[in-house]
Amino acid sequence: MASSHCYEYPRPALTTDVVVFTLREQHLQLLLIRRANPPHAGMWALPGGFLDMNEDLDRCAQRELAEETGISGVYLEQLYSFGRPDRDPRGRVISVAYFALVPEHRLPEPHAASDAAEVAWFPVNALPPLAFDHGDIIAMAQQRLVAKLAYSNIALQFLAETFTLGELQQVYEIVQGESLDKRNFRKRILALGLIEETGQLRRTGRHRPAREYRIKHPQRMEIIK
Amino acid sequence: MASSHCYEYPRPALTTDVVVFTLREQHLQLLLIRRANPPHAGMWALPGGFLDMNEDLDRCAQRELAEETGISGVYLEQLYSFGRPDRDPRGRVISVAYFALVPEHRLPEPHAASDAAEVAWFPVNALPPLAFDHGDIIAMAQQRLVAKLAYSNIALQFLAETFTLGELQQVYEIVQGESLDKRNFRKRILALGLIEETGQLRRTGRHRPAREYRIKHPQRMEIIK
DNA sequence: CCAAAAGTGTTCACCGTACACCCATGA
DNA sequence: TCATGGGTGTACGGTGAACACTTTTGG
Repeated sequence: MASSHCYEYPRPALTTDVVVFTLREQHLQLLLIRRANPPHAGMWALPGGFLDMNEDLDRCAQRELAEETGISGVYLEQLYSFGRPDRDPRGRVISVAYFALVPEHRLPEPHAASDAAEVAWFPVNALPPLAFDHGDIIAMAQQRLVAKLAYSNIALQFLAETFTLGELQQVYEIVQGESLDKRNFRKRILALGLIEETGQLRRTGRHRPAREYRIKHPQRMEIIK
Repeated sequence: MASSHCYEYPRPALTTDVVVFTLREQHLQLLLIRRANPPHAGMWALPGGFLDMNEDLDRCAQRELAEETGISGVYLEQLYSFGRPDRDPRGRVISVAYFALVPEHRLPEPHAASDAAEVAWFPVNALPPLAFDHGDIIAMAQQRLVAKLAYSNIALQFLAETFTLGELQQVYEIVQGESLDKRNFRKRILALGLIEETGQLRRTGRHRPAREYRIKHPQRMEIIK
């Protein structure tokens, strides 16, 4: 550990950047912001910004997310720190990357955002050219999301407080990019014992209504296996 | 994303800290350094130090590890970034934490280090009081190590280029803290097809010699499952 | 010949997977 | 009545876990 003259060292700038995932229109999508200023003016980039001197890293990511997109109170997890010396042409900038999962019903004014032509949702498989190393950050975030879906219950973060098994299955199918057997899926999910019926039915159109479920113990949104 | 006047923002100091694990004397141990200067003078802390302005984060962790402990060329992986505003009494310091795995045969002069009374190995279950939030960092590192042992082949990072199945089994037993069935272990490991016999035998004392193994494809030290 | 680690197979329980039909509803 | 998604059970194969004895060596 270095001695106490640490303040003599030159310091990098520090930002947080957030990969915000949601499920829209049957696709895994993420939120990007079009840069108004150089460098990379006009290109798309992740929401994020500089750390305030008195805020925690998590708090910074939360704040930037709220300021730039209006989203708050969602699942947020630190992903990785990116620090290639040449990743920002302005100089040395370290980015602590996060990813967030937003349920579709909590998206902020989706059409207004599109109209403004400054904030937009993109399917992960059809991204525009990206500023900085944000493509790398997104790739790692998607990889982590897919991995965690298999051994945790974060899938529920894409849904409202009550949901149907069909909705939950769709989350898995869209994120993993493959269709699943309905009977096996239901058996597996219910065997975990993490969710229970609310007793209500959900009318989803002109078809048979589906049972509503909720999380049994909202406090511990932990690892499944 | 913020505009180009980022240099007006105040900046935190940035360090890397490294949790160096090894297996010694049948225990999972890690390397600590006794702090000579305030804050926390006399307490034990992780090796680490400040980022140079032109080096990558990974490179910084490598360099600090080599400078402070003489260890190089070992497995090193970014763990998490710690940034609580009050984690360092000197001011705002963000630490990008790493963990390293060192095979016992590559430990640097173990007795000299102990003699110097400044660098020492401690069993993870018998740690001294720690400076800063290094206890939190270590806890997360150990958790990650145990998790990765189950779904990756990092266990091999604790061993030399050639090894016996008994040695490999010991790695799992020590890190996981439980004894394993020999037949099931060997069946499972060999079924992965990642290692092969060298054809040599290893004489380990006055007992039956064990077969030596090596990694089949050193290039891809990847995920098992 | 004795102590100590190396090496070897089989059985069983459980879990993930494959697979097809009826039900309830609104139009 | 029909189109659409909701809801259900069984059979099979593979995998992980339990379990004990023989082999080889040095002292």
